[in-house]
Amino acid sequence: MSRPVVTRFAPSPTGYLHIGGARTALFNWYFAKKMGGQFKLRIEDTDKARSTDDATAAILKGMDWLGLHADGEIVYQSKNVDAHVAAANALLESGAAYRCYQTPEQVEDLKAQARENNRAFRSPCRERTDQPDLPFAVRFRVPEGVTTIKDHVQGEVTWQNDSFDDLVLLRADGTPTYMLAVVVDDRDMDVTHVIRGDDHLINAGRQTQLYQALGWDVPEWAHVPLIHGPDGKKLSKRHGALGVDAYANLGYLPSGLRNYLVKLGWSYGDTEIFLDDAELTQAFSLQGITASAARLDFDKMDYINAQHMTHMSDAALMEHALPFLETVNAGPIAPIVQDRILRGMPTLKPRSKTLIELADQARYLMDIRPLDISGKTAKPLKRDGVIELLSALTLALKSRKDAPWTAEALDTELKDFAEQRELGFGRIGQPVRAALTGGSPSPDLSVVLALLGPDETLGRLDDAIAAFG
RNA sequence: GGUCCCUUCGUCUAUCGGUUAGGACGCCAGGUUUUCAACCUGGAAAGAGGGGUUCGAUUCCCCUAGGGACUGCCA
Repeated sequence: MSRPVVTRFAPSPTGYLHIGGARTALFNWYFAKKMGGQFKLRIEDTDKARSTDDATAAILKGMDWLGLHADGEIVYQSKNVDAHVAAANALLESGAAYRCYQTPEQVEDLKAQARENNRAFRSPCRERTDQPDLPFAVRFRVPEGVTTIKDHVQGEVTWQNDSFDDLVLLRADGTPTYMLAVVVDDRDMDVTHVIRGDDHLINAGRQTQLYQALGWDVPEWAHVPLIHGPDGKKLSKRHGALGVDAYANLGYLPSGLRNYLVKLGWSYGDTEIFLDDAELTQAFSLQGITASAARLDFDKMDYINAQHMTHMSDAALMEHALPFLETVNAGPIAPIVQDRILRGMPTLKPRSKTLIELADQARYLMDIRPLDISGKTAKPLKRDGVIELLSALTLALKSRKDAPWTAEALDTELKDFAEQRELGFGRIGQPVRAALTGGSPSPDLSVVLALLGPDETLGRLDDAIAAFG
């Protein structure tokens, strides 16, 4: 019986959770869920100089927003130093590692020489048997031969071992390096599948040698390509290498971003949209991951997000949208207005790809009387005879104020009004729209009337008549 | 420089030796139309280049070109 699947996401806390890291985490998460296994989180904080608590908090917050919850305790690499040192000592004992007394300056020279000759670095201390009372680093003794890994994305990859430097396992100050620490920690955490960026592909070779020297089972590998910016270049802050919090602020839904991100570099036939996360989980596989790098495409991200918005319940969407609505409204939103927006969701949804756009589309529902109607918007109200028409319409609407104020009934009302006067609907529709929305985008007129309700509608109409009469 | 990875429409991708090379976003045209969208219909658009292997290559192999990663007592 094989062990239960355990995957892990192992960021170093030197910044926020960026979009590429988020996708890697997503792959780990979906795979673990698909396999009925566990998804663990490890903070690689062994670089004391660059690691910060703020960064750890930002990463955790980002994952939480995305809906990626780790199983079990969060592992902090720095707390596992004893195990790292023990592994290094075991390696020293077995002869798989050695004490290197070269100073960093000497090493630098030797590496330059080695590179000149296209050879890997080997310390002169490799064969040394004495143990002088000098500072030393523990180095791995790269074995002879070749190293081959089987990668779920990249296939079989083989290196000549003499292309690998003898790398440091324990620094002169006794602290472990990354290469040792990952191997020990992954083993401690029972990680079965290492799914990470393909910038680690070569490290998989090095780590395989370490696993073998330690006599441990080598985990399964899956090295996923990095994401590029829309221009094909490496991601930079200018074009997309933002933290997931930035995407949250841009008005993307967590489920929308998840759907887009997982579809970037992973495919499942022709299926693009996964509204149901359970379905996505079921479909996910390592085999579906593409070997080539993918570019970020904000148009498609918008499209997928729009799909998720349309299919989300009005109430849930309202919750996500509230902060954005408050921004547009420049303050808290009155309950009666919130109710308008909630009822208006079905018409707001198809008009927006992000929550920012949605809030913008709801502007006409939040406006406070009297509306500011000027410039191009005011034009239809200035035409001859329009105010008389508007007055007549307002009167007609007032007389049926207590009849059902529904879009259907109002639509008939409006159409009849235009027909009786033998007017094209545009003649009456344009000024009414201007009076009711102040030029903000809005759905069908009858819907606008219905959402605004009789009091607000009649009030705005009266305002316009007063202003332009 | 060395080692390794990658290369199908503008973009994300399907194809696992035989297809009119399919889908999606975007784009263009038309429809709908009371603003803005949405929606419907149609369209343009791809196998980096060169060699092989094969009856037959987008698919397998090699070379070249381009892109990327690594080459730290960072992770």
